[in-house]
Amino acid sequence: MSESIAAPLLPPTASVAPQTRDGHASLRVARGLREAIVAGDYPPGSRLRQEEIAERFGASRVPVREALKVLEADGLITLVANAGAWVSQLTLAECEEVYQTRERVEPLLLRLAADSITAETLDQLDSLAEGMVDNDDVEEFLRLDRAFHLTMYAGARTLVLGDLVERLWNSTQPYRRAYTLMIDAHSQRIVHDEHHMLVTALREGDIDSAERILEGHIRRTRRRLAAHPQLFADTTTDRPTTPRQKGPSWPSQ
Amino acid sequence: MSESIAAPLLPPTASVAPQTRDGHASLRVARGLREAIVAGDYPPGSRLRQEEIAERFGASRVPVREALKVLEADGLITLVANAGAWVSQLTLAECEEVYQTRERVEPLLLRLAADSITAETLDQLDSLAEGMVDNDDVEEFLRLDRAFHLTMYAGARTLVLGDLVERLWNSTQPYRRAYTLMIDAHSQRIVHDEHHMLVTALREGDIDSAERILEGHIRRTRRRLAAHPQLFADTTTDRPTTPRQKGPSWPSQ
DNA sequence: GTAGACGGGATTGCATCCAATCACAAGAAT
DNA sequence: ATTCTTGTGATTGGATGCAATCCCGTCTAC
Repeated sequence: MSESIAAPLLPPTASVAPQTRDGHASLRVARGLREAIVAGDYPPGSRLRQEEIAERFGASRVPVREALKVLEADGLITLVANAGAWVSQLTLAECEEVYQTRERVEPLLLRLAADSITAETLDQLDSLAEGMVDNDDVEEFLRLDRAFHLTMYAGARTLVLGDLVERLWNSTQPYRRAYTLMIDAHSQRIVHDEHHMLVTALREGDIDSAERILEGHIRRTRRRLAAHPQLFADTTTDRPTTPRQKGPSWPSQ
Repeated sequence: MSESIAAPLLPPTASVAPQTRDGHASLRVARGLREAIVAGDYPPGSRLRQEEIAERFGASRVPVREALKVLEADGLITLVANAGAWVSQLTLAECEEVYQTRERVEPLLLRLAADSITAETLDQLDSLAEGMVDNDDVEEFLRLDRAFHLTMYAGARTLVLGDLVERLWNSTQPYRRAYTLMIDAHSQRIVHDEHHMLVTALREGDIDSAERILEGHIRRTRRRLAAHPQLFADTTTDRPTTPRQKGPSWPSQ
């Protein structure tokens, strides 16, 4: 998570190489496992076994456990003592909470980044937005959407806010993916218009407008998600195991 | 961090007991070390040695290292590979970033908690605020201030927002402490008035007002902190070591 | 007196091993 | 059929040990 937010367009990622003992095994595991979860390799509810992860990244279980602690703090996974680790499942209410938080903090991050947004950045944002029009490849759509937002924020020199926003994006990625699969052309067009309005406001240097447009953009996305409650974990279902199992008792939070 | 935000008034804390292998050693270490740092036992810039911490909490270095990873995600400490762990030092700009983030998210948390604020809670808030008047015990003042805010939010059933706010409070606690040492009666009175206005707005059920008052309260505190730049780490100083040492090269972020 | 180089001892990163604990499948009871 | 019980094998939590690495006191040069 401490890698720069400035590189939203990640390479195909073969950070799976163990080989040299570089003193960064747990960082490598955390980064690779985070990417795998965000990419959908491990869907919400799936169990993560330390031994399997250790083998996948060529490390022992000790750095894997450290990585799991980090991913738990990210909100990506849920650890239960003496039981195991599961990819976090969000209820609709929890997902809305994350989006409400995004509505508040992303405009601030945009403001902090505004000074560093150049004409080149704005052109780049335009082309990212254009690439999302009539795009029926879900993964590509998601990648462009994420790149659009993170590119706007890339110039902000922040200590915690950039990482926070990236964590909020990561933890809701599976639900954005599921929703994108069923998105209609009309909604897609609205997203595009909002992105374009955002770039226009930034081009005019109207930060206050940009903040409000971004806030509304996130809020409307939240509302559309809320219209599809079937995408989310049932509040009555035991957690954190996968829905098809009875599962262990979930520690009363 | 996953303990309930509802208990801001922590007991003197003797969670230092090892004894039984309960499968929660790393949680115990993380909690205890967090409290120690927030309490000021380890001031910003001080180095944390794994062996010493392990001995203090009666554990081996493995759970200590897991706890350090968690505290790094909290923003409380800074880890450098193959070098060690240091209590985070904030520059003024970084502290202002945290406060700006608080200005955005705490009003939201208050809104989410509003429904659960009872008349009893309001009376409790009043007495906490009253206890801060003419209080010249710095630690007691800090404790009451923290308790006031966290008590307001205690009823919110959140997944991430409550923990986020607590992290933001924790990471800036040393600077609040340093500032409180030099606070004048006038500023103290302003804080008290703002707290009282907040309770009044909540009593009237005017959440929008309460949000704005809270936002302004945090912003004014940020401005007062910014008037005392000498409390913060110098941007030119090498980090993360203590100011009095030359220190290792700080990894270019 | 200040800045830089150096080497030894302290400290970290990680793999391996063992005990404690729980997940989970099969069977019993209602 | 559904819920509860039970045993075991798989899995986790943690301690120890060793190699790699860096912190830091000391020495040297200017």
